[in-house]
Amino acid sequence: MYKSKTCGELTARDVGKTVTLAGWVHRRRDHGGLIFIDLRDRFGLTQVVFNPQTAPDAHRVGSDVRNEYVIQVTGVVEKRPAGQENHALATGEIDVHVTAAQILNAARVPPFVINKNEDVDDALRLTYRYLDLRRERMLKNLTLRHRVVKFMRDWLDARGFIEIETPILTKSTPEGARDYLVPSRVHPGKFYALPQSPQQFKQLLMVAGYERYFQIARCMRDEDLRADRQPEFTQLDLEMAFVEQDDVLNLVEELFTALVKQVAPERTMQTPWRKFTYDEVLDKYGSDKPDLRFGMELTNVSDIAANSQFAVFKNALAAGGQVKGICVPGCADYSRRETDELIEIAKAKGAKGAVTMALRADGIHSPASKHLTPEEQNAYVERLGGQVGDLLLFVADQPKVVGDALGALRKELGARLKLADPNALAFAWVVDFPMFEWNAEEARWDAAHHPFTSPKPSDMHLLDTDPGAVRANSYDMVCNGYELASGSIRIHSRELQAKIFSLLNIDEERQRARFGHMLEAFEFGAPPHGGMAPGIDRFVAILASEDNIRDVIAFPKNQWAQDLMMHAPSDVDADQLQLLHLQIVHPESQAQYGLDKP
RNA sequence: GGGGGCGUGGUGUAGUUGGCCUAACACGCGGCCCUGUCAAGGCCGAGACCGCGGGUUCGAAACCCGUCGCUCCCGCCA
Repeated sequence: MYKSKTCGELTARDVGKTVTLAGWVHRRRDHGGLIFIDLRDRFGLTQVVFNPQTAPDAHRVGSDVRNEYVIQVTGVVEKRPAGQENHALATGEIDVHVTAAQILNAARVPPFVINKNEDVDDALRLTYRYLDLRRERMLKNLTLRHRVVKFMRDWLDARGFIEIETPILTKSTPEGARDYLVPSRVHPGKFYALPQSPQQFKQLLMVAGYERYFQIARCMRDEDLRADRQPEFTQLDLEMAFVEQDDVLNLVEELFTALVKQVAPERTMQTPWRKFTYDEVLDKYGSDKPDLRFGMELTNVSDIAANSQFAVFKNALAAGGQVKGICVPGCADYSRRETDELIEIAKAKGAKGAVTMALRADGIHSPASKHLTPEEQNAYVERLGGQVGDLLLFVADQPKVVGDALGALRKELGARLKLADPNALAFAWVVDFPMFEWNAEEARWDAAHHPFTSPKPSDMHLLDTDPGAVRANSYDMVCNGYELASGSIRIHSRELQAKIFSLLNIDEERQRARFGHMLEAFEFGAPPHGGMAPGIDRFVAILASEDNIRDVIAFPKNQWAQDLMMHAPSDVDADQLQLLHLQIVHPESQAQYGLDKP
């Protein structure tokens, strides 16, 4: 070993000991005589002192080193002179008086500052990720991530779950997200796919009788990136047999409640978690993953507007629509430009506009005032609980448009006005999702969650008559405006599964080709089962107060799915392609082959 | 595929109603001084044709057009 102690463990109890430390030069303070170096390793910082009088050779080494040099020092732990302690440092009571030192490796001047947590261009951070990872921020985040995963493993293990790995090379399922494909060398023209999730495998493990399975599972989806979406990400994938919806929910709620108490005890959390139906959250928040750290709920005023002479409201209601509003605290003095901006947000979500009502000390100011009676205006104010100083926003349209528009405004204004307590974790369940969504483009029903989700028994009779009204045994876990997990109770009957496939427009032949193994498995004694899959990257990002999941992933991709450090994706040799029976047709030359651009 | 934001020494920013910019500040970097600092201090110094290309103008970091890169969002994410 190059070291006898780490840089994070020496205290006053170690005074007098001779120790050897090794690490990186975090910071160097050269007094001409004495040199102080904060030596860094993963475990902390220790101040080492070079004295030219007592150890001239070592002092010469101390003079030569620069930031980020890797050095090894041997010396004696001494108590710092009274008043010279550094209370910001765990090892601040002592320092190590160096008797011998050597440079293990020199370092170029780094492209950005390692010893400070200052914002650096993301592309530069990703290009030199191994340097970025040296910084305290990333070390903290990855350590937190480790603790989260460790807790999950231990907690589930203690409850009889076992962790089982499932294949990374598997089969393409064209439903859902785009697959990452891997060409087969042995089978010309055939491809594996990387898993979008271990969904089918975990269900088959239930058929196999494992009853309680989990996996820290990597999932890959070839879709465009966002701050909370990477092409590969990690889920706590879990599945249980002989359970109903509440069994899964209770278990996961217990797990996360205990987890937060353990790894982030300073965060506040409301327990038990709130529970909404899908219809309720859309009605109240205009989103299926609302940030519940603040109110500003969507309030229906259709009944008041029913008697209105205001054409915007009247026409929307006549067309079967609704009128809803939100009360934005303290924004009555918004300028025309600011309210126009808000109206643009509503328009971007398909609304024709938004009606503003500013509640100022001298009365109500609204572009719609001349169309509204004072009684009507007062009724709106009262319904929304508006106070002087508030700004009311109304949208009149079909329910989906109203929800989308006001939901977007609520989200934007919540962020702008900093309404959310950054220390709070507002967990909630959303249940009773619809089973199907109408795909207008393809003129068919799509699975809202996935095709293995079971319908609610109470809605089973609607499958043939009104698929759009069927609710599923599926549920989401949301937190602070993020969807943290989805899950469902699965289908375990062959007949029902085949029926759902058919409703999803998958004919019998394709059922056999794509999902024959699932249907067959259900013929061999499949138990009732269900589960869910919380996203670990998103959860850790929330705990770490990071806006982008990149900051809780060691080696993430940039927005164009590139690894700027490894330079992936990259060209491959012609031989490699030949071996895989592949030929590349670049987009610019597709036209000459008579192919459409993708 | 579409929309917004950003791009100025190694890093982070200022400058952006065209002229005082021969581009400022902090950190970092190099040298010298300095024996208790810990964001050490003091002095000196190097380092940027302002992402790139074109244009407007007597004059462009700034305005216009194009382009590239990064980023956020919409679409997409069973």
